[in-house]
Amino acid sequence: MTPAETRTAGTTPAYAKGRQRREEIVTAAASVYADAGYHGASLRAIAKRVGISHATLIYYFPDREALLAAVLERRDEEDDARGFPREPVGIGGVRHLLALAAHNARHPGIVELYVRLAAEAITPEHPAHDYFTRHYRDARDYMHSAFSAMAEGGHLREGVDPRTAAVSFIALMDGLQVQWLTNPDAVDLVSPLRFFLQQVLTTSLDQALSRQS
Amino acid sequence: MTPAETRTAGTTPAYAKGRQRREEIVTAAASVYADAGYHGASLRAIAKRVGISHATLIYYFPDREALLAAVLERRDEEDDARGFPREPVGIGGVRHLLALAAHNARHPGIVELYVRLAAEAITPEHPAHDYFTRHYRDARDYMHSAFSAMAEGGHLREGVDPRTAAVSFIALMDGLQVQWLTNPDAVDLVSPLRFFLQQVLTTSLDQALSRQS
DNA sequence: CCTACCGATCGGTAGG
DNA sequence: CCTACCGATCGGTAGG
Repeated sequence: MTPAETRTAGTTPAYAKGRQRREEIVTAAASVYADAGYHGASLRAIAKRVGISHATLIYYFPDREALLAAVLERRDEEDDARGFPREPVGIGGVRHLLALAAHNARHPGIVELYVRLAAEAITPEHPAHDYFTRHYRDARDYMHSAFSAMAEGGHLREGVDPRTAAVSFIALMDGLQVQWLTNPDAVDLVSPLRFFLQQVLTTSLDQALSRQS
Repeated sequence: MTPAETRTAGTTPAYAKGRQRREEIVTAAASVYADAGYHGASLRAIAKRVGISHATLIYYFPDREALLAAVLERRDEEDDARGFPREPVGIGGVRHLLALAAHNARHPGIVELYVRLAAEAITPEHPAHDYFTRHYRDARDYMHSAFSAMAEGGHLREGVDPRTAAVSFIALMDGLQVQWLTNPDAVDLVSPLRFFLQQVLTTSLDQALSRQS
């Protein structure tokens, strides 16, 4: 099997060095997007961070949008590796999103990338618009299934609609991130989530979290 | 009193025509910011919307930042006119923010301006950073005082901390706006707020809202 | 209120 | 992987 045979229509670099270069570029792009947004990030600024010319960057990614797509693709892979959209069910989904919030609190750069791109991508014309439409739908569905399972187990207070609780929980996470990034000392990323869950549960949150399933 | 005497250090135009022109420019700027963000909005694009050259726009506002400041100033005036940070106390504050959310649902352009600028202004270097730091602090304080008064009146469930409830309520409003703008049909801007309040209150929300003060 | 211009920067291409 | 360049666009200024 020659290296040339492993190439898939020119999208995947055949050699390890090239693949590594691509990874370096994606890392640099993510951090520049976090600081300046997608529209505010120039190919030259990203290339400089890697130590190459912007023309070389374009050799690896045909245009700006392809680079953005690669950054979003990696984010999905990382979320998958963290076990995000894999058959949640029940309190496990809640436990997972609380862990994610705690993880985010130690990685402001990732949160900043996410918040800035989401705000830019409101416009349907933005190249990441479909990505965020899908992302929010998946996040709502994930929490919906978690709250539904909890409702069936009798752990949800009377009158709590799983769908509304799911939308609210995701919105709460996102809104906290903006306030926290703007003024990190004034807001905590996790405790309001625990507060919200406690209001919605019939039992103590800590008790619920320590149960299996 | 001659027109020249009414001028205050060159900041306020002396003649009605100039004042009107400034208002036209601020309106156009707000709508371009909503579509493209502050960084993505060019003076030429704003000027074109007004029907003047970009050089003429610069005659009215010395530079880009001065125009942004004027847009934010008007937003504050409009919020003041809607009675935002004026001595809230109690359920009245809640009623007011629910009305604001309903108002926002009919004016997506204003919401988009707010969400886009807030995300850009996360960076301390952004010219609107201090504005949003203040805005969030004021919003939290407003709801804190509302929830505190409700707690004193015995209308809050046991274990509900007014400060945490305030942060959460503001975050919930902001997070809903992003989801709603990205996909208007999938999310409602008001009902999750009512849901949140219902979880936190000892009595029915509708009952509480119909009481005075 | 305009045209005409400035120096800088952008994404992308040519050619090697 | 580079230099050198392209056409376009940016904020701001000059001069009227």
